[in-house]
Amino acid sequence: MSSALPSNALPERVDLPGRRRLRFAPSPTGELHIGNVRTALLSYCLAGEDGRFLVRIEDTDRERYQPESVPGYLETLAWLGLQWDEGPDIGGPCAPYTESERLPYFEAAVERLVEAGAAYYCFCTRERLDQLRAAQRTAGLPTRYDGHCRTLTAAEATRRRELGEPAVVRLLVPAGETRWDDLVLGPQLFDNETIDDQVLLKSDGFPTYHLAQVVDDHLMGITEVVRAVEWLPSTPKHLITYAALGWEAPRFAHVALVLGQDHSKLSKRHGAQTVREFRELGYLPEAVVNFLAFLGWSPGTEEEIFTLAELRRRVTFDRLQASPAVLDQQRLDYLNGVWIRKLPAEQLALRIQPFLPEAAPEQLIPIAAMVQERIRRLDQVPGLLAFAFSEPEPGADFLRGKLDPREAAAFLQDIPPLLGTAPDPAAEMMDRIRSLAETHAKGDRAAAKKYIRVLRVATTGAEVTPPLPESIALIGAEKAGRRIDRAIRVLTEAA
RNA sequence: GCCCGCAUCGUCUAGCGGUUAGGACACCACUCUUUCAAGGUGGUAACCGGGGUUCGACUCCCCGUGCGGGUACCA
Repeated sequence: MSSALPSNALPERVDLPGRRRLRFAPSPTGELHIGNVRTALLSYCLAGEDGRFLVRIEDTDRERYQPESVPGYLETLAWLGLQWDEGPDIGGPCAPYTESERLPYFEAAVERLVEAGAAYYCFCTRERLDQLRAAQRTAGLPTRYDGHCRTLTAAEATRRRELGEPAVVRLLVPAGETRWDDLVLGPQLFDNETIDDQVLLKSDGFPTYHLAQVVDDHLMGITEVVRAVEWLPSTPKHLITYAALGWEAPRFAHVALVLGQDHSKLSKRHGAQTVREFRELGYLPEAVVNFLAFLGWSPGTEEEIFTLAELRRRVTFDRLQASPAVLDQQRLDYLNGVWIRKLPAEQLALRIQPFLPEAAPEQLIPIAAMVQERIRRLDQVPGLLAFAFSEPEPGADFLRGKLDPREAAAFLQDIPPLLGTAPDPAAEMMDRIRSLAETHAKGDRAAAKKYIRVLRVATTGAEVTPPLPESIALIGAEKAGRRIDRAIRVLTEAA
């Protein structure tokens, strides 16, 4: 509770920048999930170019709190390009942006609610609550607090608190019904009978997110709250709290969940799920953003490749989808390939570097050029280029393929003179190799391919590689020559 | 149990009463080609079921079913 904020003061909300103000309020309990990031992306986009996107840290659960996850969250958002206008690191007109530093606001709000009779102290024990719920369940009733402490007098509550009895503060849900027009789901109606007297302030003095979200969203001037449907049932509680505090509620947009391939909620067994994992697999932020945007949104046209900036201009509430989406990694792979091919070679080289630390700096741009249209993920680069960074030793049978070993060796004998002629354009080198192969194949073009294959295997040890001239250039003419010599030796011995 | 949400090809989606139900991924052919890719061409593939409403339902309403979420002093 170390805070510079004045105690028990609930400030008036001031004029805040931005036509729209949307926030992303993650709870620091580990790593950002792909689903979390999608709502962050949506919020960022929906704020629009003339709006503000803020990040707030919802660290009200002291048991699950992992302080070291905050820098990771910010780094992830930055990696994706979701630049925030206000946040815990950069501050802003509503600082602080970390809820644990805003306790006085929540205390003040609670005081106001209790005084207004909209909330009350509750001393019920865990055991009593458990029994209550079990009984309600067997009776076929909604499980909810029975209002046992609702009738406590203020004096009684104060006395028990002063005696040190643990207490929480609960929202007093009035009779009636609660409705709102959801920006994604349309008109919503909840019978207040089914809404629980939610705990707003825990016995440790921290607010639950129900209180924290309401107070902070109001104080921070949030205009639209974008969150996953898992929050839908708690929205009435929030609306009741806003009303009790005399505040106008923001508009709500509940977006559908992202599901795993088996249609269940995304979890560990679905493979990659945190943004860090996708990043380590070699996905580009451009592709992740593009992909995520289409989980629950579409432009209504047949366009499908969008930059983040374009998305920010195009994404609107009325085109958000209400049905859940299954994460299809094959489609992500495809989009990633598209984005890899869009990158200038120098840019791609920079992105490849971490995946290929053994490459010399001057090799990276040629490498980028030769892998650009053959990879869908950056982590495929080392495999594709293994021949350049290790010494392959193909055996005679593999080398000769369907050729007579003597004929294969004879063809390879004629290659070295072609290698020294660099810096030839790749196309010219390939022309010479091809015509040489055709000569050995006596004009049979199909047979010529078998000779070219021998050269490929001899120099790279693999049947599938990037184009030969580029591959040989990467290996280096000298080293390629040695590999050819070795292959000739192996083939001759086998003959 | 109780409350709530969703429902078009395998997947992401377009559609907002009258369409040969469109696109993309994946898949299959063919093509291009030094291998692999990338590219090009073509193809297979969908309105969950039943009732209404309507001259006419993928589109609107109801029921069912399925899937999902919530039901905490977690978010």
